This record gives sequence, C-alpha cells and structure tokens, in this order.
Amino acid sequence: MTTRRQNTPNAARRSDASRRAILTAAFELVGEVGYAKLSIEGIAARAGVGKQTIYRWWPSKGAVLFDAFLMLGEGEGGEAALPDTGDLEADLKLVMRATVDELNDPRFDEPMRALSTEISHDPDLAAVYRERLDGPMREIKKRRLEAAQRAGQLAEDLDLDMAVDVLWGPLLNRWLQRTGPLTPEYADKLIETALNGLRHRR
Amino acid sequence: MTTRRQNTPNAARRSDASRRAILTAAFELVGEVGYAKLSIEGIAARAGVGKQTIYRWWPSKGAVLFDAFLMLGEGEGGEAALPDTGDLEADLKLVMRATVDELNDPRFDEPMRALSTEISHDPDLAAVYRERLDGPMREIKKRRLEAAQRAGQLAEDLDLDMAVDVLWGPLLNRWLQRTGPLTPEYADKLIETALNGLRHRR
Amino acid sequence: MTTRRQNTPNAARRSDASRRAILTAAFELVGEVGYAKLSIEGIAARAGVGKQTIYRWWPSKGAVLFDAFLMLGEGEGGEAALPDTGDLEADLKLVMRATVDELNDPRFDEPMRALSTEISHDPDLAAVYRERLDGPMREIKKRRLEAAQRAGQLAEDLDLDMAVDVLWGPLLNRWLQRTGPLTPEYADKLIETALNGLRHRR
Amino acid sequence: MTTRRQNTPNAARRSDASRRAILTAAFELVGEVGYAKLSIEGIAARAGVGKQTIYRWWPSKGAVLFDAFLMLGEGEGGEAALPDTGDLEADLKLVMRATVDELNDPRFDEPMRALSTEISHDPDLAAVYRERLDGPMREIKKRRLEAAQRAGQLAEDLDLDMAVDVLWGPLLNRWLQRTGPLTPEYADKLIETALNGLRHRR
DNA sequence: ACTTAAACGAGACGGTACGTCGCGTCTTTCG
DNA sequence: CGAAAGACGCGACGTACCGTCTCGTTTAAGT
Repeated sequence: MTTRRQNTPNAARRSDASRRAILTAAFELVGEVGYAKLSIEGIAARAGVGKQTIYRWWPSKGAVLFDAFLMLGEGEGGEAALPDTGDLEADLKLVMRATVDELNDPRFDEPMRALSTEISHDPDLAAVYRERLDGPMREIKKRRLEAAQRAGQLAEDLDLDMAVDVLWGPLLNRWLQRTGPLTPEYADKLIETALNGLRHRR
Repeated sequence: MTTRRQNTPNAARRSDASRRAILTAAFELVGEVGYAKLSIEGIAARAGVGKQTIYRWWPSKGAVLFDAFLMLGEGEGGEAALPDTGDLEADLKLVMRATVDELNDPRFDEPMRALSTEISHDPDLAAVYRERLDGPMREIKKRRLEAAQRAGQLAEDLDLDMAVDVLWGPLLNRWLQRTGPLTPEYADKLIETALNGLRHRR
Repeated sequence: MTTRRQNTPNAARRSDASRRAILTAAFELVGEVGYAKLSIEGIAARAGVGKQTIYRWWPSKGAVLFDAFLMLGEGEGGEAALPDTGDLEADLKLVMRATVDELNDPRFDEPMRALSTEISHDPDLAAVYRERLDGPMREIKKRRLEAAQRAGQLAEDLDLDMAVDVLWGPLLNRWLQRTGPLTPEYADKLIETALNGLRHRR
Repeated sequence: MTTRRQNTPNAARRSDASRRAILTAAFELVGEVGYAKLSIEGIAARAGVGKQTIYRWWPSKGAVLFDAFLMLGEGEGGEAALPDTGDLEADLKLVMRATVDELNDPRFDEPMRALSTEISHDPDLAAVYRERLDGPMREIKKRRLEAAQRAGQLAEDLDLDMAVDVLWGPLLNRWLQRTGPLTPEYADKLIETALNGLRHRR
C-alpha cells in the first residue's frame, strides 16, 4: 500500500510489522511535536526501526505521513455514503457539523494540517492525495447531491464538483487559514447560505 | 513596524537598510528555492547581513516572510476599493479573475503558499495576519458587498463575512489543496453559483 | 600604567574608575570561568563599562589581564628583598615554600596560568612581562644570590641568571606542566639538589 | 588509540581514514595559524570531514591535538634510549642540544606550546599526557641517570625524578616563558651548573 | 560659568566559530 | 539477505563573541 516507490526493492520480503510501526510512530509524532519538528530519525527511533528501512520504502516524510493517513482509513471499505433522509439541508448540516468536530479534535488537527501543507508544496503528493483520499470522498458527496438533484431539490444545470467546492471550501479555508472559529452554528449557516445563494429574492 | 518582537532590543538604533535587504532577500529566495529550503543563513548571506541581525528582530523565518509580505503592500495606503459599476456579478468576476491570475503567477505562488503554511501552523502569526493583511482585504470586499446589499441586490439578512467566505473560500481551497486548475472560467462559474445558490428554483 | 597603546587617545581624560573596574573584573572573571572562557564582553558587562572603553585602551584580553596583574603589585614599591639571615639554604627554602603556597592558592592559580599561556603565545606580551614583572623579581633574587656569592657560599664563576633558572625553573615547570604536586618537601629538596649539584662527591 | 571517549560510540565502526586525516590536519593547522586560531571547523574542512565526526570522538580541540602528537610518536616502539658513552656530561649536553634544536624548530614550536597550554588548563589532559608521553620520556632519562649513578658518577642518594626536573625544568621554563633565547651554549652551561651545583667548593 | 571635545555606556552591526540536530548514504553485524 | 544499528559528509540551526561603528550622555579643560 506504499504511495511512491523509489526503485522498488523486493517488496515481497517487506516486513509488515516495521511498516505499521513506522506509520503509527509517524502519526503519533506529528500530533506530539508538530509537522515542522517531525523527523525521519525521530520516526525511526520511536518505531524501533533503522532509518534505512524508512528510506527504502518512502521518498519523503510527507509520503510516510500520507501513508499513515491511508492506514487509518484502511478498514472502511468503499461502501460509505452520506445520510439521505430526503431532507438535503438537514443531512448536509449533520455532515458539516461532524466535519467541524473532526477538525476541532486535537488528535487530528495537527496531522491534517501537516498533510495539507505537504500537499500544498508537493504536486506529486497532491496527485496521489486526489486519487486516493480526496477523490473517493468527493464521489460520496457528489452521490448525495446527485440524489437531491434528481429529486428536484438542486438546480438542474448544477455542476456537482462546483457544488462540493462551494459547500466545503469555505469551511476548509476557514480552518486552514484560521480565519475564525469552527462552530456548529457556522456549519449550519454555511449550508443555508450556499444553498440559497447570496442574491436577494423578492 | 516589525511584527513580533522577541524582547524588544533598542529599536531606535535599528538599521533600516538591513531590514529592507533582509525582507527583499527572503521574498526572492522563497520564490527561487521554495519555502522548505529557505534558510535563515541563506537570507542573511543574500542580504549581506549577519545572522544575528535577523534573529535580533524576528523570531522565525515565517515571521520574516510575513514582514516581507507586509513590505510589499506598504505603499498602498488604505484607499483601495473593489470596482463598483453597479453590476455586482460582473464586478466580482473581474476581481476573482484577477485573483486567479495572481495565484497562477509563479512569482507569488510559492511565497503565498509558504505564508499559508506558516499561518496554518502558527496561531500567533495567524492573528497578526488577520489583523494586518486579511482583515483589511476583507473589509474592502465587504464594503462592495454592502453597497450591493443596500441596492437590493443581496439578501437583506445576509451575513457579509459569510458571503466573503462563500465567494472566496472555494477558490482559495482549490488553490491550496490543488484540487484542480484555477481558470477564469472557474472564477466566473464560482461567482454565479455562489450568487444563485445551489437550490432549484421553479 | 597601561601596557601597550594602540594609537594613544587623549590619555588625560581617561576614566580611572573604569580602568580599575575593568582590571578588577578581568582578574575576578579569569578566576571564575578560566582563561578560555574569559571574554571582553564578559569583562565589560561585569565592569559596567562599554566594550569600546576596553578596546580603546588595550589591544587584547591578554593585555588587560596583564595590566590586572600589574595593578595587584602596584603598592609594593621597589624596596622588596629576599630575606637574608646569612643562611642561604634556609632563606631560599623559606622563599620557595612561599612560592609553593602562592601557586597552590586557587585565587592565583588560574589567573597565573592564564598569564603564562598568553606569554607563551605572544612574544610582544612576553617582552613587556620580562620588563615589568619578571625582570624586577629576578633582580631581587639575584641580589640575594650575589650577597651569598660575595660571602663565598656560591661558586665564584656562577652565572646568577643561570642560578635563578636552576632554582626556580624546575618548580615553575612542575606547576605549569602538572608533572606532580607542589609541596613544601619538594621545595626543600629542590633547593638542596640545586645547591649541591647532582654529582657524586667522595 | 583515542585519548578520551565522550560516551564511547561504537568504536568498532570508526573510520581510520577520517581519524588520520583529522589528526594530520590538526597538526598542520596549528603550525600554520597558531593555537588560538585553530578551530574545529578549520580542522574538519582541511581533513574533508564532517564536524560531527570530530565531536563524536574527541571532547575538545586540545584532545585532538594531543592525539595528533601521539600519532607522530607512534612508530617509535618503546626501545628508545639516551646515548651512553660513559661520559655523562657529554651525553647530557648532546641530548640537551637536541632538545634545544627541536624547540627552536618552527614546525614544532607552535604545536608544542599549544599542547603545553592545554595541559596547563586541563588536569584530565595533563594526566593522560603524563601517562602516555611525559612518563615514558622521563623513564628513558632516568634510565641513563641510573646507569651513571651505579657507575658512581651521581650522588648515591639522588632522587632521579628530582634530577630530571633540575636538568630539564630550567630549559623548558625558559622556552615556555620566553625568558631568553635557547642556544647550545645555554644547554651546555645548564648541564654543567646542574651537575656541579651552585655551591662554592674549596 | 560656558563651551566643547573627549571619553563614556550602550548596543546594533557584519562576521566567525561554536556545539547540536537531522539529512540521506553507506557499511557492518546479526537473526 | 533484510533489517537494526549507527558512522559518515554535509548543511543549517540558534548562540556567543569578535572588533567596528554609531548613538546620546557625562565630564573635565580651557576658555
């Protein structure tokens, strides 16, 4: 499940115990000391692993961290879906409030900021991220919006990718840029504003 | 006008020539080598300055970079305003396309990503950023939206801060996360979508 | 009383309070932190004096330290003489034991080693040292030996400079090189050996 | 063959090439720039070695220099002896003149002063010096004197350690303190004076 | 007493070296 | 023979001092 191989050593012989220890250590450490002070040496020491074992299988600490995220989401299978009670606005608010909770959870905050940072500075990693993590999530969201669209609740010509951007972009940007606090109220109001649009209706 | 003092040495004797050389060097270097490889030593060498002169006045390379940004916007005075032709949608598209151009400009791309990274990991710096850069910009945007609101073009009960988030958040998030390319078309469509909302109107 | 002038600023206006504070601080500091960690900045800070005031009057920290030694011996006037009871051996043992005590005194040990180090590495300073400190001391010693020589107790053709070397050289070398402990017994035996010579007498 | 370990890293893996390069560089540099301006950075650069490799194995630049001296005397084996023609005075003059030549040789002068300085300020280093360099030399000298003593040429109750001190101490002290020039004549006269003693003989 | 030039404290400045940390590579040893 | 252990050349870190250079502020001479 490695992200990017260097020159692909004999992957068959790879020690799964070491791999898990490395990813776990990386995830824990980034939460403890922050991304800037995360070091390969530190990960190796915490994991009880030689540095070479990390360099053999990952090209950068960003890649290690990324795989650590993948490992977290491993057991989930592809079946996840957003709730669909028929009430789109309520369903979206529920989801958005859950997102707020996750972003406010200190166990996830630092590691996710670290991942975002890496993605922002590394187009290659960004591509893998889109393919492996962001893409599937986006599909799940679009599926729910598509259902609403078919039910006549969303504009017929609505671009669902744009819709996802307009719904989640403001929240993520507020989080990353620390523009303001992430509260359930903000989540609700965001959904309402995005759904209704800014224009005045007579 | 330094951002954050360490223990405030005798600021009166501060050399303005050194200060400017440091900020210029920092801005240039971050564009050339990227934020990860930006080093205090490198900045000092390029600026022809002792390292201590940097450490004396700035607590981190992030703070230096931030002041470099401030220096860029120094001459602008507070008078800036968004265009107001009466046609809100057209005005916003114009502005958003300009933003797209700026973000696509390689001279600004790297430095701005670097600044975003720093803000994301440093709440103190984020606070200064909000106060000195983001806040004033947001005020300018809100002023234009307020005019439109008074003209009856925007919802009467619209929260202008939320409006700014919904208009610019998606674009900035797309840029930072590299979700997709930033094009003028995307800018236009974003404005339309945000103004009209996602809902179906009969 | 300054050792070596740089380009002789107006010495008339020199602040004697500062001069004394500097020399005192230097002497104390070298005893506390050792010569290697003695710094001009440290001396200036301890003396409550600007660095420039030191650089204005002394060319190096070795020169400062040297003047500090001179200041110590200031009040002594030129009258000093070695004891002369008529019993040369006893008189020399007395003097040598006193030297041992001084060299074992921790308040003088470090500073004197420091001075020795400077002299060893700086021929200019060594010249001043010979002229101002070592020379006068040597004269005093030679004066006592001369008396003994006239009294027929020392060889008629004895070179008194060489005699001083043979008497004090072994002790000073043992101290500087830490060849062994400096004890009163060693002092006595040294006097005896030097006086009698190594040869067998039938 | 390292003098003093810090916390003994895995010495088995130590690179002998680096070790030799470091010691050679240190010895050369101290002769070129003097001890005061000798720097670990300089040694590392000249030796083509990382600074850490020096800090890993030596606690100070003094220790490096000391090992450099040890390396010089490595091939000599323990068999060295002072000449023994039966004429003690002539033999000692020969040896002492050789010592004078060595101390006057600019290639050895600076480094040996540097070593002396370090020994003077560092009791630990002094202990190692006594054990590894000074002690063996002293044994060799004492062996020659012992032979003379058995031959009835030296006093029967003569303390040979004291004898070594009285013979070599004055010369070394004159050299270190720069009391006067080191000449063959001085060497000869020193031997004569020490052997005969200062006292008048009828 | 008043003026004035220096010496003074303070400390910023361009530098050099410090001793440490982590990088990514390489080599040795062990299970 | 893969993995731990860790030495290595390297580069940057943040700190301490170097010696030079302004800055006001005493301070003591010579008007």
